[in-house]
Amino acid sequence: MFNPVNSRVNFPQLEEKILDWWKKNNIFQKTVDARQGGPLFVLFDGPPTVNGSPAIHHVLTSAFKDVIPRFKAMKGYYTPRIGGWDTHGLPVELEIEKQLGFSGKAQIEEYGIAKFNELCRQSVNHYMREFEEILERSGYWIELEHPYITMDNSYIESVWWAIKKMWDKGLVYQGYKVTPHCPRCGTSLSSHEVAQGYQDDIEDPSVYIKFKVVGSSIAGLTLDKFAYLLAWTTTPWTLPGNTALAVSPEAEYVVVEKDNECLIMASALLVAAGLDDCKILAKIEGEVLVGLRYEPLFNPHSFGVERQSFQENMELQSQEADDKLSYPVIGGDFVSMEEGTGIVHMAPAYGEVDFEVGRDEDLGFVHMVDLQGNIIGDYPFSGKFVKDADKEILADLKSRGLLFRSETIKHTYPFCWRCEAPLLYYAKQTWYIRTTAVKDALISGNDEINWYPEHIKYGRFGDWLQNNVDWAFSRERYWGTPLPVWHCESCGHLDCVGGLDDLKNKKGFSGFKEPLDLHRPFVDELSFACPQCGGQMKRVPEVIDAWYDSGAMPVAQSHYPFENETLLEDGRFPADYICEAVDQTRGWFYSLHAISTLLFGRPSYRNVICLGHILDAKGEKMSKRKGNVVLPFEVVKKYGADALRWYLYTASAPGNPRQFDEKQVDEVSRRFLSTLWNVYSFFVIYANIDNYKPESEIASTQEAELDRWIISELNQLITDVDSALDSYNPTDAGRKIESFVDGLSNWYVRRSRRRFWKSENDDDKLSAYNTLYQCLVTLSKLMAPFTPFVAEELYQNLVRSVSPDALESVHMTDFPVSDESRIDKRLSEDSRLAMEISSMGRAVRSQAGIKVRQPLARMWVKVMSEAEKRSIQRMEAQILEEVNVKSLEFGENIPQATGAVKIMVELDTNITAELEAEGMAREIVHRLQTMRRNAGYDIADHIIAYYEGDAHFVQVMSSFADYIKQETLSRELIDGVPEAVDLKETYKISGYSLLLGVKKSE
RNA sequence: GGGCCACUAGCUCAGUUGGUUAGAGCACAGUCCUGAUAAGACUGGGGUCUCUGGUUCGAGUCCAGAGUGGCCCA
Repeated sequence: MFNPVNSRVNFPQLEEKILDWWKKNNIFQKTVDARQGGPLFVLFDGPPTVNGSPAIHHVLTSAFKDVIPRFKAMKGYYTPRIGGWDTHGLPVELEIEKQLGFSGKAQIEEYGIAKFNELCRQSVNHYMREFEEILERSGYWIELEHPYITMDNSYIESVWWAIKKMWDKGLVYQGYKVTPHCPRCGTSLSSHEVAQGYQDDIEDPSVYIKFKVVGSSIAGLTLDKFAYLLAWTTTPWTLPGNTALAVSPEAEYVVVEKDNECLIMASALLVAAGLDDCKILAKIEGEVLVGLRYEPLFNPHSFGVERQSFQENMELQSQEADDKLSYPVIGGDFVSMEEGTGIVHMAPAYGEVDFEVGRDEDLGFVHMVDLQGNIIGDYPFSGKFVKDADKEILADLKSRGLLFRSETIKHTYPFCWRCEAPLLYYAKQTWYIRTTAVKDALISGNDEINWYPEHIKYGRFGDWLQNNVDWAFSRERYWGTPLPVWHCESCGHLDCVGGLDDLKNKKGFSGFKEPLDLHRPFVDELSFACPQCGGQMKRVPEVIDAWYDSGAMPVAQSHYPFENETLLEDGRFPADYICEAVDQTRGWFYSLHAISTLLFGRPSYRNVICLGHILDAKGEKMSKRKGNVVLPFEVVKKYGADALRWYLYTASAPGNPRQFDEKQVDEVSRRFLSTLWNVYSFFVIYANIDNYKPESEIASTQEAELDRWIISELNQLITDVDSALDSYNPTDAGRKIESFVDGLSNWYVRRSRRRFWKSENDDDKLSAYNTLYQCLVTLSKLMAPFTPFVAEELYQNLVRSVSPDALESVHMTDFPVSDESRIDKRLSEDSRLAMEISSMGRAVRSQAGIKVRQPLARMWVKVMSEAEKRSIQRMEAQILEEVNVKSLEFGENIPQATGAVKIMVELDTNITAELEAEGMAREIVHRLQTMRRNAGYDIADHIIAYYEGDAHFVQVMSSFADYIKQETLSRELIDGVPEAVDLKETYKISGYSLLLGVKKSE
């Protein structure tokens, strides 16, 4: 006996039950262990940053991460899967700052780094538990009891080892980088934060500045007056940092005369600058201006500020004082002819483009602003905040006749989203990893990776690699892996530490404090003796980019090389499979690829599914601010994890962005899971009535055509699903399963219903049971990687409840193997044709207004070929039943078929008295069946049926007595309805009236 | 400003190497069927396949450009 199945199933409840059972019986571990010795299949689990509650996209990625290893496990692969948590980084810090009401680093340091970092630790621990809960509940099988955690000492030690390896290869260096900097918070902001803080209509200065040309000729044109290059800026405070002017080489420039001076600017912008009425002395190409030199507005050496020059490795070196200093005019394709003068003021310390150009063109580098945004040196305006210095700088220039025009402009400008201070683009010293040294290896390594969808490979990811720049990987923050670089306070010697023993063995090491914590501020207290001068080595203040943490997981999750020394040889590296959303091309996909290429010279993963983002139902990005965030727990509680997973797999291609609407999840549940469940419950109800035993075998020759058809479809399905999953395409696999289930329910079961319903237990019935049983058991296995809960439920009841020796869980079974000899393409085609003909027959009935219950004498079919005719003849029995006609004829002379180019169907709509009576009998059966159900009888209960009515009915009742009795499980049909029946009902059918009564028979 | 992706029915999506009249599910209306089915069948309404050019005997499909949306970078 199978356990009885309720056709009204509550999926979420069912899942909770199975979840408990899995946990209690340690099923996940067993499915992994059972495959020990099989070929290894490695998933690297990209660690989510646990800086907030899990969202629906975390379920999306985990669903796609989960399905592949589950499939591989069933294919015999050994698939241990370690989960991980990304615990460091600015997002975590920001969460705590918000809690504490802080607005910057000064407050954190005042509060105490130790206490602050402790709060960060507590916060990620809290969110980690939330993540565990939702991932487990959604059926994601991953080792979460011993996950890798980026803040663990052992993890940090491996990261240190990885940095030290690069250090030893000369790949780590210090250089400058321009970042959006908040002068009040004293920190750089990420681009994401900057994007949040743009404000429109900000009033700023709009000034035209004169830069005096050195020499008295331009392109052969001799000048008898002073000449000035006219440049435009909205940030006067950057002018003391100016070290070059840029022009567009292809554009036309003019020399004009104004107030007995020569001014140079782009001709296209003369009108905007108000110089269109001046006399034009010469027209020249921008190219000609390149190489010209001009006097600095403020010679840094006169104001106690350093002038530096770019060195290789992006280092800077001080330059000697020069009171005859001049700066060059350079050419650049970034020079705009839309605004300004066509001559762009360059301050390499204060702009990203300026900085890059400065490096490439070997410009001077003058930095005259400190981290608080105050001007340093001995300028008249030193000590002022930059925005306040603007006016004084302009006044100074005006007094020297160098200010041509001064106005204001309204434009968009970024502000700090927390404290609303204007952001400054500002060059800061940063630690770099020289990824450009392995650029070729990064690109060729990518050739070996399979990307799904494919366009990412040489599109977004490939482009990113082509444009590779060195990785700025240090952060001046607190909660992160400390950069393992120590420097000597006396002589400046630098040393990188590659592990705890490395540190312990340093001469003069100050010793660890217990309990060991490798975070700031504790790690900052560790010191040792300088091997060069004997001075004290202290750690530099930076922590590292959290992307480095997660990118180092292939080694750090195993505490390599301190443990698991064989990691690189034993098949655990590289990974066979990773899966994340598309934003990770510049994130984890890159950091993983870069680190393994830098360390080992090869990629760390072979196959990637790159998912699109989840948007809300209207196609808008989900954000807390908009309040359109979908909480995964609520969806799972309402519809179940299987329904959600199935929706995620099948609704759209994995790489596409998807609009999430929970109505779609509901639809999946009703349309697909419920349909499957109903087939299953149908099977169990009848199998129990007939005491069906799955082990009873029957030779395939005795199978009905219908059985051979669905078995053929089933084997085709196995082939399709296997190959789709093998090529990392769960979406196609799922859609195939969907259409199979549709056919199973709406053709196989519908057509087979009477075979299960009939009272004798013959071979045909047994064959039907065997067939449906095989379909359901196979489906449970095919679906196990996708919908692990409902698959388990089916398997437990269909297999385990009758054969307790069977494997404990569906997830331990082998993935079905297709028996290709059972695939019958001909039969499949013929059946499809039968469905089509039946459908056309029903359409004709519908047009003629004759219901299906009314039998008809004949149908005619006009076919296009002999082959079609044979196919239909083969399927005749099924078509006759489905259309409810007595015979099928092939006719050339179908009344409406003249000139038709496809199959035509016509019906003989003449209803004879016999046919009418037979229809009436079916009508009565239908009413009695409905009454049985309303009376609450069990399907197998026998009844006594009573009737009273017009003579026509009495006649039908007696002519079709056997048929009616058999269909309604009536022991007797009795004329006359007594008082004591369970249910009675009056009907009017085709104008005749009838009273029916039913009573249970003991 | 640059790159990638998408755009097909009210909604969610199919649509193979270019080939008859562009499909499915949901939703809507009507009819029917039903002792597995909160299901199903049939019919109907609903489409300038985002737009404009081009290649071709033939374009939803290939090419170019534009538009809208999403993502990434600047």
